[in-house]
Amino acid sequence: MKSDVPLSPTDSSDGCQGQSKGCLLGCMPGRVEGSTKRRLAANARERRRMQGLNTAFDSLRKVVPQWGEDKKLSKYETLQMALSYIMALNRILTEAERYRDGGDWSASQQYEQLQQDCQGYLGLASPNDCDHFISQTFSH
DNA sequence: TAGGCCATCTGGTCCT
DNA sequence: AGGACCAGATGGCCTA
Repeated sequence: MKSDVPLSPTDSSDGCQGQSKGCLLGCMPGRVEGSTKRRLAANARERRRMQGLNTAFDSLRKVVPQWGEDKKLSKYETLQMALSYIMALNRILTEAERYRDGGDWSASQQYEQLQQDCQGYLGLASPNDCDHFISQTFSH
């Protein structure tokens, strides 16, 4: 992972990545100094913006179910999982209200419904995965 | 070593 | 004019 953030105009990664990129510093001394400063400031803002975005992704990862603690979800996987998770929770709420209004709903029925939601929305094959999902859901 | 994922730079566009 | 947002390009790191 590339974590070394260029901090100053003298840094080697100041925008001179490869010859095809515009080399803002040193190529046209003097005349472009103003625009160079603006570009570097824009780069810094963009870095901060992306860091904010990544912080938001980390927050999302914390509330989204994840099987196996070993591998961190990618951004794409995090979004897909969040979508499935929200849909599953929405389904659970809808079903719970329906059963509540229609009479009694035993604990075993609730659990079966949860397992069906798991398999349907999250594409899980194994009941163990469903149990894991359910325990995570109610731990939040 | 190829492919996936990511951070960063950059230029364009839109908005205030 | 300057900031926010976006998408493309690029290169580094990691894993199968």
